[in-house]
Amino acid sequence: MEPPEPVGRREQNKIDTRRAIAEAALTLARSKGAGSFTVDQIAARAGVSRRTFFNYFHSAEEALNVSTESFLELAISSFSRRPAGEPLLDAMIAALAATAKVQDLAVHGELFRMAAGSPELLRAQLHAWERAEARIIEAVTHHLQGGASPLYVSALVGSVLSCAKAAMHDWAADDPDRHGDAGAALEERMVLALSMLRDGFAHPA
Amino acid sequence: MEPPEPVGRREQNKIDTRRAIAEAALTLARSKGAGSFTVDQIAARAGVSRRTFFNYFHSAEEALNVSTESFLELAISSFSRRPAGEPLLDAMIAALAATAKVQDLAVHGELFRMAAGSPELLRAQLHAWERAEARIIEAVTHHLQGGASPLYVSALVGSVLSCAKAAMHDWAADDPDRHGDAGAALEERMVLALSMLRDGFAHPA
DNA sequence: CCAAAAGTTGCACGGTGTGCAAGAAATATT
DNA sequence: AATATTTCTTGCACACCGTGCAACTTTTGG
Repeated sequence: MEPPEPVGRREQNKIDTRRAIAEAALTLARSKGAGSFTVDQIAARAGVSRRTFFNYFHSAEEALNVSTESFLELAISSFSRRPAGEPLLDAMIAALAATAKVQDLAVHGELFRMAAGSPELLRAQLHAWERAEARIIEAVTHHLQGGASPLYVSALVGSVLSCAKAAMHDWAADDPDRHGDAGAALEERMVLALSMLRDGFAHPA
Repeated sequence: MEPPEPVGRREQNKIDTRRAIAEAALTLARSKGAGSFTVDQIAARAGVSRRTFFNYFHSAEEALNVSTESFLELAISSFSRRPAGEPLLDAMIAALAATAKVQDLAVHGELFRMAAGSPELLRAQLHAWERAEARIIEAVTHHLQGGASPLYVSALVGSVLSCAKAAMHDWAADDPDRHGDAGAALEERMVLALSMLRDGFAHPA
């Protein structure tokens, strides 16, 4: 089940450095606030030169968004593993719900809340979602094999992601220190929002 | 019908400079490409000091997005003027369709296409949409007077805007030099996308 | 053990964004 | 009309950003 996966020292070092930088960025964001620290500080805390930081990320905000990025990454790969015949919306709902369970969600809530006070961070997050959207559109287009117009696909995918975003927003707005299972709470909201979408937002329940 | 609206020289000058800067930015973007010019160049072309530029905009990209911003501005005010009883989706469809007619659309298509090649510009655009979304959510919440959950409202508004964005995207992707009425072409797509949303994306027509 | 490949680092350089204080222009006051 | 006041512009200084480049160190593979 687990092939050796011969990860050389090269690769491992890169992974470690990347982690270290991301972690340093997050720590700093927690202690000093979202936009209130410099790349040099991140680099220093990660035990790496300023120049090396820029070999890994284009900006401080990008380093903060590693979590977001990996969440979306997971959602995409989860979606692409759905059976072929399944209705689109069902597949997407299932994929997002599954992803919500797996991830370490506390960080996402934090980031969402931080973004409210930091335009740069917000922009970076929006960008991450946008890139994910593009990839999903591509996946869906491929999945449907020309059976739908580009407009249909991009409107659909955009709407689904908007619902997911709304769910996370709503979820993150609740008490930061969560009672019980955060995954369940988020998943519930995702399913709820996507059900609303499915019936065309007919009733404002 | 047209009250004098005594606009002092102060205000008028500010409006003019703002226009001049935005125009200069757009001209430069057209000739040199989206991310390939500096603030100093914009300022020079607008006949203004570098420092003054930053009194009006936070970045070159923000100056480019004046059009986008005003489009959304118009859509919002158009929406807020809809009759109170009207179903939400109808009101939004009407507002967006009306806005699509009025605006000078060529520029929007241009900007959409430019954003594809300039991460910074794209981020700025996404940010503009996001701010508009927040305002619309507020307006809708107010409009419904507590009759709907926050999740419902933000999922709905997000989805509607995603459809509008998808419509513009699809529209902008067509021949840059448009045959006939651009407004009609865009409006048609908006209505189409929003109809798909209304029936829950049931058929991938 | 050595040579090629890949990664890190310092340096330099042009660009960004903002606080500040001095000056110029528009507006208000007498 | 002359002056006082508010508002906007501008230059300057400064810290920070992002990247090309060349030297250096580590990993890898023969």
